[in-house]
Amino acid sequence: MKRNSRLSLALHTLSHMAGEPDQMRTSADIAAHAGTNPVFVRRVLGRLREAGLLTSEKGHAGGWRLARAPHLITLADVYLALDERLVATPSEDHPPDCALEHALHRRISDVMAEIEQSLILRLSETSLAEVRGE
Amino acid sequence: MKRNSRLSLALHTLSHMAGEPDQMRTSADIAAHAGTNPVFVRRVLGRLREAGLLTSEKGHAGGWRLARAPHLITLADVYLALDERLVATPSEDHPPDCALEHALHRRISDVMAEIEQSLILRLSETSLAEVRGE
DNA sequence: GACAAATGCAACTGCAATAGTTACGAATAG
DNA sequence: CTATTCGTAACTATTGCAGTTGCATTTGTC
Repeated sequence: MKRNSRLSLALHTLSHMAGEPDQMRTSADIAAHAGTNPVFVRRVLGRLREAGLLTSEKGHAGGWRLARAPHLITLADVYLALDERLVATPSEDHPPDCALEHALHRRISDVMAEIEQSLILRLSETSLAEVRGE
Repeated sequence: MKRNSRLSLALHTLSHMAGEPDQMRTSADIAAHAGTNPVFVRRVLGRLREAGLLTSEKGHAGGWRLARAPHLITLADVYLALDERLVATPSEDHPPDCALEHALHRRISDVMAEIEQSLILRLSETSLAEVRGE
């Protein structure tokens, strides 16, 4: 896998789970289906669990399951749970010794924040159930 | 410098140039002001030249200058000249052996393309002259 | 209770992308 | 002719992401 694979993995996995919400899936199974490794799966799904989208159970017959009904989970929920931002805002590292640079940074940041919000709004219009064409 | 510094450097530099459009600047001067190195400056500004935003001259008294008036260069021009995308679209590497994954990818790609367009539209509303408060 | 199967987590490795560095050729003004 | 500047290639350093290994912990089954 390459880039932005956290979001890809998360969406892919949750979409499958939405098909049979009661089935328990192990990180090994999920990794095999997604072409990645179980540790990475646990790392990503762990974040979704913290966000309340999934539950996990340890031990024999343990695994992962949706925490709510598929139509109550939107793509925006998933996007926000992994707090990577697909809309990159250039970070200002050094103190803004240059006034022009500061003004620029503010303007760009404002635009990016606005764009990010419209992305989230757009993603929130689609639920996991809808992704499956249901 | 760290990330997305191509765009930061480009915008910062062009904004300064917009103040005195006739002044010739060397990559060394620009690098010193921006806290980076001359080679990186030439690499970035080279792309802006290819896009027709800048001109460069070699030799003694050479350097860089805007190719057109500041109010005729928008932030979108700069963004598009460096073809890095601030809006990341997850790339589908492996063949879509899974129909669900394919559908997901399409949906996300559509949304991201739409978001990218609105970003460009938004950036095109501001020119270099306007960034300077002119 | 012993064992197997699963998550949770930490440490390390490998790889790719980005920027910094060095070096040198080509063009140009003085 | 010389100094200055761009143009470019090659290498290095750093960083972030994912893969890998290893082990503790939990839990169901025998």
